[in-house]
Amino acid sequence: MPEIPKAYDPQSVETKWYSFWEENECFTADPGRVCDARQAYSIVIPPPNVTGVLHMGHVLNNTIQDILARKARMDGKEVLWLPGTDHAGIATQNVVERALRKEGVMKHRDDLGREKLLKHIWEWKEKHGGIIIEQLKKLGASCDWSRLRFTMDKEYTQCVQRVFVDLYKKGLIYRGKRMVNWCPKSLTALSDEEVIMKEQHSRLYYFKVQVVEEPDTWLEIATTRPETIPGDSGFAVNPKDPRYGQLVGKHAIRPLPVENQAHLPIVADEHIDIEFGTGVLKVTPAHDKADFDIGQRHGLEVIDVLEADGRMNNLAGADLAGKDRFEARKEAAAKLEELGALVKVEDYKNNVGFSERADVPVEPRLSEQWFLKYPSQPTARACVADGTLKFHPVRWSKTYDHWMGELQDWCISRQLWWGHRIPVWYRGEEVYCGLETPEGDGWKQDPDVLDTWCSSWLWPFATMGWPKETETLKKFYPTTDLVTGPDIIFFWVARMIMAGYEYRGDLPFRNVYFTGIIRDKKGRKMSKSLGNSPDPLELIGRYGADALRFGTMRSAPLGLDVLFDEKDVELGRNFCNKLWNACRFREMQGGAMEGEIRPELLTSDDRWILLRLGQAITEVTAAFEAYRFSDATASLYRFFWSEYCDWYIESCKATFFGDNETRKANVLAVVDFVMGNTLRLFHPFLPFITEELWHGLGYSGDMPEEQGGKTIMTANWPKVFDNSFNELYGLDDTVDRLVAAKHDLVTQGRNLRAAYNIPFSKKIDYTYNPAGVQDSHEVEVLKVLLNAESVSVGLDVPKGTPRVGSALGDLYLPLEGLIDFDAERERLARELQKVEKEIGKVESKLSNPSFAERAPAEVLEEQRRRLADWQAKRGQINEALEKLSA
RNA sequence: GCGCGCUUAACUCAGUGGUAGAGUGCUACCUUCACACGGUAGAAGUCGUUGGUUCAAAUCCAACAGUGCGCACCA
Repeated sequence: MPEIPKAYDPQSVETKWYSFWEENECFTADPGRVCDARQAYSIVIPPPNVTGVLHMGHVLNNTIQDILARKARMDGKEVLWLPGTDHAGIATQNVVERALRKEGVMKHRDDLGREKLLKHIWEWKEKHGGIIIEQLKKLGASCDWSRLRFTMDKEYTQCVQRVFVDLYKKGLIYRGKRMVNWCPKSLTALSDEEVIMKEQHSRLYYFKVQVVEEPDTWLEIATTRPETIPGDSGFAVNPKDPRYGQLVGKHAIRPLPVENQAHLPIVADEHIDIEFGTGVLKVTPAHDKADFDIGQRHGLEVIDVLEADGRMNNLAGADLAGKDRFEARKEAAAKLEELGALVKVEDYKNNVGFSERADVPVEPRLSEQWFLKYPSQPTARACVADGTLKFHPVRWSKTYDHWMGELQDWCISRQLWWGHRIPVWYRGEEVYCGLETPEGDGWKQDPDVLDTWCSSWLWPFATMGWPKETETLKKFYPTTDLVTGPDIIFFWVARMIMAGYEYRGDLPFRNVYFTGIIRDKKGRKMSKSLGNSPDPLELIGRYGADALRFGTMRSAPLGLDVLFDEKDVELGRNFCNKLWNACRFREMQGGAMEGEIRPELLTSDDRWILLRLGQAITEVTAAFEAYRFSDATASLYRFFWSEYCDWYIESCKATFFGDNETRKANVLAVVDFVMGNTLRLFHPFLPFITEELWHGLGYSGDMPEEQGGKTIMTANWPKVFDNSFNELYGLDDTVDRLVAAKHDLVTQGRNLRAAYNIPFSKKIDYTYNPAGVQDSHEVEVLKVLLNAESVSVGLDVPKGTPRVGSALGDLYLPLEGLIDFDAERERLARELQKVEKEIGKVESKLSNPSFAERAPAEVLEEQRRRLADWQAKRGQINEALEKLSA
């Protein structure tokens, strides 16, 4: 017996084959090989954060991409899976700044200055930037690593600048003083997409202000932010509000700051909701977007009372100056109370925008920023609506369309140092936008950098050598599939589509597969603080990469979130082990590999497993076309475990342990044919173990070099069987029915054993009465499947011997005079009950006249046949019961 | 408020009009010569609720309930 370990050990196998693939350049894409017969297939990786580490989201996402890439190679395509990393502006700068503070290198970035901090970040990137790439390799990712890109590579940076200059010249990028979302923690502007609305338990403060012209009249106002009162520059009411109409044009006294109780105009504005609060709004143009607009309409002053970091400034008055905005809120309320202006305070639920990254409330803030008017919006919107670019699942198209319909200009400048610096220089009133530093003295470059997404939206073509018309770009753009999460549909996907049309005149990808979000088994999002996020590398260490991949894909249905449970990975490992052992069993039988199958020697089980293989090929291929990966794994699992291992291998033992050498050779040929195809079907999901077994079983031996000879990666994807194949091997429904009847009989026979408490280890004798003429081999198979000492053919059994039956024949379990008549009667009575119930159901259906009248003929026929089957069964049971009591 | 999902066995999910399924878990038995990361057998579901369409509904339609997500937002 060959020395094959009983359990599959993934570690050494995975290392060995990954090196082999890399050394043999199996992942390298060559545009020169692309032609009509060998079409291009391409994916660009959603670039992970360069300082990041692999998490379960990456595992899901990249496993899917790898599966697609490997399947495409087996389909004979020239595959480019283009990898890279993202500089992730805020996140990376935060990480490095925190580390530098911890090391005592600096307290604040100003201590170092721009150049020195950037040097540190680059050092950090050089040191840690490769980690996630190495981790992807552990997962088995078949990226073309020779094309690894980074969003801050020199060439990539030039692309970003070129696009900026172009859009600036087209008038689509402009600079302006606007209300933006300001993050007081990161000290930068954010785009609307980076603000997350969260429901808060706040307070609604009611306070009153005195009308200057009518000192007896007080207006009551409700606000959630009393600390901004010093920034108020007016009061607004709805012009249709009868309560306040006569006050419009008059003034009221702003209570805070106490040292500057200004008289503010009362204005009328349609925007005011009569129903809400008291119907009077305090207008704070510097700290609220809607208020800013009202202020603009009525010429109200803009009074900024906040510092960039969220502390109050001197304009807020002596009582509040220097205090943080939340502390100032309490302080302002206290002041109002002191003044006797506070009427009441109510608990109040409202939504507040939070910075996605820093998780603090954003501050609407007036500042000078760069904005982008999206290009190619109509085409980008239409291509998804008309299905030129397909979303999977399709329902995301609606979300996309909705967002594309209400595009707001994109705030693209960030007050950070890590990123692409805005290619604009100033000298006095002069502004220069260009790729190179302008000639002459005194130019100062804009200090801001661009939003990271403002570089990654160029990813699909900027990674392929654009703006040069490279061969790669010509052959691999547009890409075929994009795999990403729906959480970045606006951030990234939508913007790439617009950039694609604007700069390539074509869509960037033909299909977008949206993964679900990985959650823990309780349905909670994975997060560091919850500690519910497993380390994929540790899982790979314990179970193997194939196990992790298979387990993840099996539990990730299209369009639904994935509830991750380590049990799934365990299941993956068990599956690999089963595969390993099935091949080990094959090895133990010896014999030549890949012999020709002789149709005339096929057993019914051989034909059946070929049929089931054909079915599996059909199902898995169809699942791929529909991007239904969990369906594919389910089909593979069922076919391999429940059909091939549970039934076929077991039935083969009748041949392998027998002495018909000719038949044995033929069964081995069938086994090799089935396993050769099975390994190929499994390869995209389980790249490592399939490669190991492909070589171990010698299947690579007589394949052409480029079609599986060197590696299973390039073996042909199994073809769905055609008619001539089915005819040659006699694969038709009768085989399926016969073997189903066999399995049914065997299950019932085993059940008899269990019903009479006979342990499986005890060999017993069955008597079999076939329903027609059958190959004697079938009896041998029954013997093996029933784990019987013997199966004798005939009818010679004592009265009352327990019997079961199927279309194949009847099976008796003689109990050597120890028949327990009562037990058998009870068992049959239970059976009878079940059968009667089914008969009742079918009869009531058939006896319904409108059913007979309106149901299609084949349905009617089927029900009649079912009734006959059940009735026959009832007859048999009754007969047996009669014999028992006779 | 608007939009999009989801609700089927204890759990995770398949199931687009005609016999309710899988995996895990559970129960019992079994270290049998590929595999205990295994085998055999078994128990387990008024398919969220109500109504409608139909000979026939888990499946189609409507309403409701629960749950999750996205967008918008009244200070």
